[in-house]
Amino acid sequence: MPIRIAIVDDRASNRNILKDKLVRHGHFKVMLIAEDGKDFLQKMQQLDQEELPAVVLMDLEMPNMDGVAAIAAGSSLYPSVKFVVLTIFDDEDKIFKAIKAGAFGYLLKDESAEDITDMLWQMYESGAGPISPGIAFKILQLVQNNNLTMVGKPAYVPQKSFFDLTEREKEILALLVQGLLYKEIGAKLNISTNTAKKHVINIYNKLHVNSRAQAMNLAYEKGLL
Amino acid sequence: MPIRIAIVDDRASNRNILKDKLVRHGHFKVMLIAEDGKDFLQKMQQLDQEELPAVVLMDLEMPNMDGVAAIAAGSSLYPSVKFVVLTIFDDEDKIFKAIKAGAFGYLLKDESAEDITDMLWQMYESGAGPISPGIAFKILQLVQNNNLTMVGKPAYVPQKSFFDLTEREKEILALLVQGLLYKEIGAKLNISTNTAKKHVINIYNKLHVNSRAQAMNLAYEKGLL
DNA sequence: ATTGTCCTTATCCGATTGGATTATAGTTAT
DNA sequence: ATAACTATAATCCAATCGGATAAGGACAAT
Repeated sequence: MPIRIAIVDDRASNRNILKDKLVRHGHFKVMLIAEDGKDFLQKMQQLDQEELPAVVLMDLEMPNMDGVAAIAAGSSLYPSVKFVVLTIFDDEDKIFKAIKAGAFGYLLKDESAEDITDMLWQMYESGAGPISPGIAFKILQLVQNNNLTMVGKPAYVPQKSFFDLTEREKEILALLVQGLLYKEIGAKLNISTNTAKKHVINIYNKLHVNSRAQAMNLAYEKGLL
Repeated sequence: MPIRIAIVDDRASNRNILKDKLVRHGHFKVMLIAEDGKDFLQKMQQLDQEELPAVVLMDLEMPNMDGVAAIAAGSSLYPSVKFVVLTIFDDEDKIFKAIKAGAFGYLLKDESAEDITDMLWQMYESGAGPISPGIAFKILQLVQNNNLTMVGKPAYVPQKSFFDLTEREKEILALLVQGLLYKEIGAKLNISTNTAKKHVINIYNKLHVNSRAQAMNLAYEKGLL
């Protein structure tokens, strides 16, 4: 049973080359070809249920209605259809918008035609959306650098889970980071200089660091305070 | 020039097989092997700057200190080192935590050894973190299903510095903040230890501070870097 | 009752830092 | 062209820091 495919791209040459590669592979059947988002949605309306494509390969920059808008509309109207972006653009903004619109995969056109058909086929076998390696890494960075909250999960509990400093040690770390001398830490907490120092050494051991500067780096970057 | 690699896994057989595959590939040099997070951080401390691994292959479930904690600590202490998860776990929670901790890539152990070495090599050539296809799709779903906010830089007008450090001084401040010794700063910039020190003293005078810790505070809080 | 953890104090020692000072060469400004 | 600034380099010295080690008391958990 071949995989039913739709192709949406404003450049005729792209459409033809891609269609060629897909049919040559043998496992794909191109059901629909459109040259922009509007065209795509109109042609989709004219299809019967069993003619609906399983996968839509969607370019992004197109006249009339661009790929993001088409995906947003299409993924609502046809929930069973997988929308896979196929474009030359790899900037974070477009990736993000396409995913949010409901993209199931994201492939780059500089991928070889063989790789593209392979990844589409693999998608069919594994059920996972096809994603070009470079794009995958950019998505990872999106997660890394942004405020993403795991639904249902308490979302990132750094100080408890990673390093278990005692309350006293956190207190001393806070002062240490402010640049106080052992002497000053002791004075502030009414303990001896030596005690303050002992705490600091213990903190270093727990954090696996061996200088104040490294401890400060961890404290700042992992929010230990 | 071979890629310097570290392996962290609690199972000896995993470590050995992986090391074998890597050295056989020819482009990798295994610098460090550890059996858990704690062991890893300790051994890292004993390495010189030029012995630091470029890539750390990190298992997730380990005794003493798990991979997420090790990545969290390690990515702060060694910003230049890339941490790549290599595990059998593919549940969203672990993926999410690992990425948030600073993972640069995420590979599954059911990948063939050839694929793993290939992806590592490709990482070296493209600069993008290696990610197993199935994992890439799950990350995409993370973005799709959660509240992610695109943060462009909040601009944060860089105050044109009340403290006008020279370019050289900013350069040295950056290294100073990373916790390098005068000796190491000198080596990195090809100047003498004494010169490095002299610059640091000048910086302190301009910032009106008199310790590394205080300078770090200013640097972090005023965004001098 | 005993183990374990945390907080406290202390000493010794080598390594590192911070301060003061001097000096030369290259660049920029006026 | 001359002054001012910057980057480079060195030495001396006192203070501080990091590491190892020891040990007593408080308190909780078993």
